[in-house]
This record gives sequence, structure tokens and C-alpha cells, in this order.
Amino acid sequence: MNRTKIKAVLDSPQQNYQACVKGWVRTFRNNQFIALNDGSTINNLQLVVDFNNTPEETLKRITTGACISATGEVIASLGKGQKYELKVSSLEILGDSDAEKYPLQPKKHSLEFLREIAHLRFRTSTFSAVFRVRNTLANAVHQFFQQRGFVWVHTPIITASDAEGAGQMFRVTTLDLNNLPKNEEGAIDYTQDFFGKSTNLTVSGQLEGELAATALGDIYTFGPTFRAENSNTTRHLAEFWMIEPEMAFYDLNDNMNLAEEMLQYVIKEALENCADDIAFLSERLAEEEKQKPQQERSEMNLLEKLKFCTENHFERITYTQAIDILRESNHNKKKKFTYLIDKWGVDLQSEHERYLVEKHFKKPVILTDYPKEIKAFYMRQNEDEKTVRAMDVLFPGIGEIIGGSQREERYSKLLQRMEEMHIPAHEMSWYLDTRRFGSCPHAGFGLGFERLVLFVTGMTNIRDVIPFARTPKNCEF
RNA sequence: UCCCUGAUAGCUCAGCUGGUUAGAGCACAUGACUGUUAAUCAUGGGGUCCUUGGUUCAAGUCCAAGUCGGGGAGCCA
Repeated sequence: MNRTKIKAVLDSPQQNYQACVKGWVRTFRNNQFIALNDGSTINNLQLVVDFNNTPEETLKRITTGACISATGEVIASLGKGQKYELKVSSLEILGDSDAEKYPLQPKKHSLEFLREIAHLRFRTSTFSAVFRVRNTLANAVHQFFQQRGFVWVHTPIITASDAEGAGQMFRVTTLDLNNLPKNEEGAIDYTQDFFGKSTNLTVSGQLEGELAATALGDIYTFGPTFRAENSNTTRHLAEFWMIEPEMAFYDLNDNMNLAEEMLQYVIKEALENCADDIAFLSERLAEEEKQKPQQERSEMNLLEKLKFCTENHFERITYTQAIDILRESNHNKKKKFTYLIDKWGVDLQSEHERYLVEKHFKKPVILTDYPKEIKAFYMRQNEDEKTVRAMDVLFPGIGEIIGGSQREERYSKLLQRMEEMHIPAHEMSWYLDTRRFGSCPHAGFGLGFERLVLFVTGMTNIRDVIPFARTPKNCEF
């Protein structure tokens, strides 16, 4: 008999038919009730075993974690708590699980403990839900861009350019680290390395994305990105996935519209396609928040928060307006900020971003037109000569989820800015060629995929939304 | 990297101003029960108290260094 997925059994209006299911035992109650999960849905199928006519040896092998195959009739459940159950007529143990050694128990485990057994945490309700949502979001990102005629471009993972200035990079080499070749000056001789030069893992596909956008029009990248920063936070990974759209003929306004539309689209897709998972995660988060003092609990639950985001426009304000709001806030006047806002030009700390998003506007906020001193060289300079056409999308609980800008398309302005910021222009002639030949206004942004998954799943540590997290001092599995 | 904080049974945790044989719930094993929902009841086994060094008659408990975890900050997506 062909195997039926548990999701299909539970979703079907049919009953009183024969079916074969396969999956992993979550718990075995009362010597007759198996809660079986096969990953197709967060919901378990209850199997009812006739223990009087089942060998003692078989019953003993039905343990938490064991993999089994069961055939029988799907009937309306006699007990409460589930619609259907499978009355088992034949049962086979496909893989035993030594109950004494299997680390997962039918009880709540801490996320910290599960992180240490990341190879098994897929088998928990929480993590299977998280990774189904992650999949749906990834798929929705592609759908969104493909529907609009964007071209998915595969930018390189190994790069030779170290001029992007976006933080520490991981070195890529085949040189023998115990016996490094030296040149006449005593420095490492990279001409003997695999690529004949010093190479690193990419920190961003943006610059290559711009090359493609100034020919294909609208493009996006979606791939792994690497930062060797010694960041120990709930929002940073050394290896993460980034989505970077880049659009010819877009200005900052178009850029903001696209960012907002995209976020709302993918959240909606998750709400529609992962309703059970998100309902479970919403409940999980509410339970977790019960431990917190009243003041720190969020006003909306996860489900409400997600719906709110899809139904309301994001607030759009300039850096200058944000500074005014912050400076005039009671929070600032009562000196509750660790870093008080006194003058224009300072970079915003996360406490300020959180205040704007979580206290003042209580919704996602897009901040634009930052002082040029605190932003990257490639952002388009405004007429005021002080600010650049940058945008940061800030989300409650997450902070910056998107960073982007309209790009500086004017060759001389770009070159001047690179000189001021000590970016070696001679190493980036390939990038400057886009401005030298048929330059055009364009814009783009970078979306941290895991931060999006964090927001939609309501998880609070980024290490829990990627299967195998890479962080400083941690590269297990 | 900086600040705060933690590490005791497979898991979650208690263990007071240092003191004799380190506890609980869950898990596991055995038995009972059999329409359960993290099933229930009884009994039982289970410990490198993170590591190293120090103080002391005596250290799970105090001190120092280290390792790893958690929260916050910086960097950013």
C-alpha cells in the first residue's frame, strides 16, 4: 500500500478508508495511543494500537523517536482532541530509538538545549514549524520577484575585492598555513595562491548586482553571505542568507515601495500557507511571554502583529525628522536613553530605533536621508550636500531588517566620495565602468533573510531560525 | 570585543551565613491499570556539582584564571 502523508489524512474530508502512514513517534500513551508525526504538518496523527493482539516485543519498541510504518483504517476519533485517528491493523518498526539514550522527551525543552542537539531539533514541533515557515518565505521571495519580471542573478561567493568595506571577511586560500610562501618584502606571496591573489568569501552581492541591473533592468540575488565579525548577539550570524534586489531607473521612493510590498507579500504568503505553524508559534510565544513582567510583554500576539504589518503602511520619515522626534521625546528629556540625542549628525543607537518603532509609531518604520558621514560610499548624495538617499526598514523586536539606498550614478560624485572615504578606486574600475558607460539612476536594498524569519516565526534568537547556525566559536554539525 | 549573568542526574531546577550520606519534578527501568492527550499510580536505578589552581580542619557553596551558555551593547542584514 502506498504511503499517505499525515497532512493529507488530516486535511481530507474522507473517513473509513485504508491508509498507510510512516513517521516518527512523538509519544506513546497508555500502551495504545501513538502520536505520530511525519513532518508534513505540525499536527500529529493518533494511531490506536490493539495491544491485546500485538506482540509484547513490538509494543516495547514503540518508543519516543522510533520510526514506524502503520496501516489501518482512518476513522472518526472516539476520543476528544483530534478529528481522525488510524485504527492500526499492521505495524512495522522501521527504526528503533533507545528510549534511555534519545535526548528528546515528550515535554518542553529549552531552546538552548535544543541548539546543542541541532541535528535532532527538526523533530520538535517548534523547529519543524520554524523550518516550514522558512521554506514558505524563501519560496514567496522568489514568487514575488519572478511575478514582477526580476531576474535572479547568482553573484559570486568567492571574491577578490576587499574594497567593499562591509566588515571583516573570511579568507579563502589553498596555501599551506604552516608554510606560507613569502615575497621579497617578506609579505605573504598570494601569487602562489589558488587564484593568484588574496580572496575572501562574499560579504554582499550588491556591487555585482548593480552590474547586472544596469543591463537586465530588475534583478535580485538570494544566496549565502559571510561576515567574520565577532558579533555575539541574537541578530547576527557569520553565515546567513541575503536577498538583494537592484533596480534600474528606480529612485528611493520606488525602492521603499518595493521593499514594503515585498515584505507584506511574503508575510501574507506565510499566513496563508503556514496557518497551523504560525498559530502554534503564536501560542508558543504567548506562553513564553507569560514569564516576563507585564511591562515587557507585547500588546499584540504574533498573529495580530503579522496581520497588522500586512494591513498598514509602514511609517516613512527622514533621519532629520527622527532626530527631532527623539530629541523632543519625554524619554530623552528624562534622560532615559543611555545615549542622549543632542545634535544632528549622530548615528542612531538601537535604543533609539526601538523607541521609534516600538514606542512612538508602534509599527514598521522606514528611515531615509541619513547624514553621508555614517553611510556607505555608493549612496546617492542629496542636493543639501549633507545627506544621502539611504533607507533603513526597522521592525519591532528585530531592528534593521532592510538596508538600502538609491545609488550614486554620477561618475564624478561617486569617485569624489570614494576618495574621501579612502576606497581604492583603481581596484574597482569594473564597478565604476557602470557609471562610465551609459550610467543610469538605480536603487536597491539588502534584506537579511533570517531576520525576516525571526519576525514571522516570533523566535527571538537568530540561531533558532537557521538549521545549523555559524557564530563565533560555534561551527558544529 | 565590552558590560551583566549563569554552569549541580538524560532534561528543568532547588541546595541558606562553608559542616557529616547532594535533593525534587519530568525522563528511564520494573509492575499495575487500559480511550489516553506531556496519561495515571507504586517501586527502583541514575551525579567528574564545567575545568584548573588557591584559601580552609573541612568547598557544590568562598577566591582567581580559563572554557562554554544566556541577556544587553558595538558592528550590521
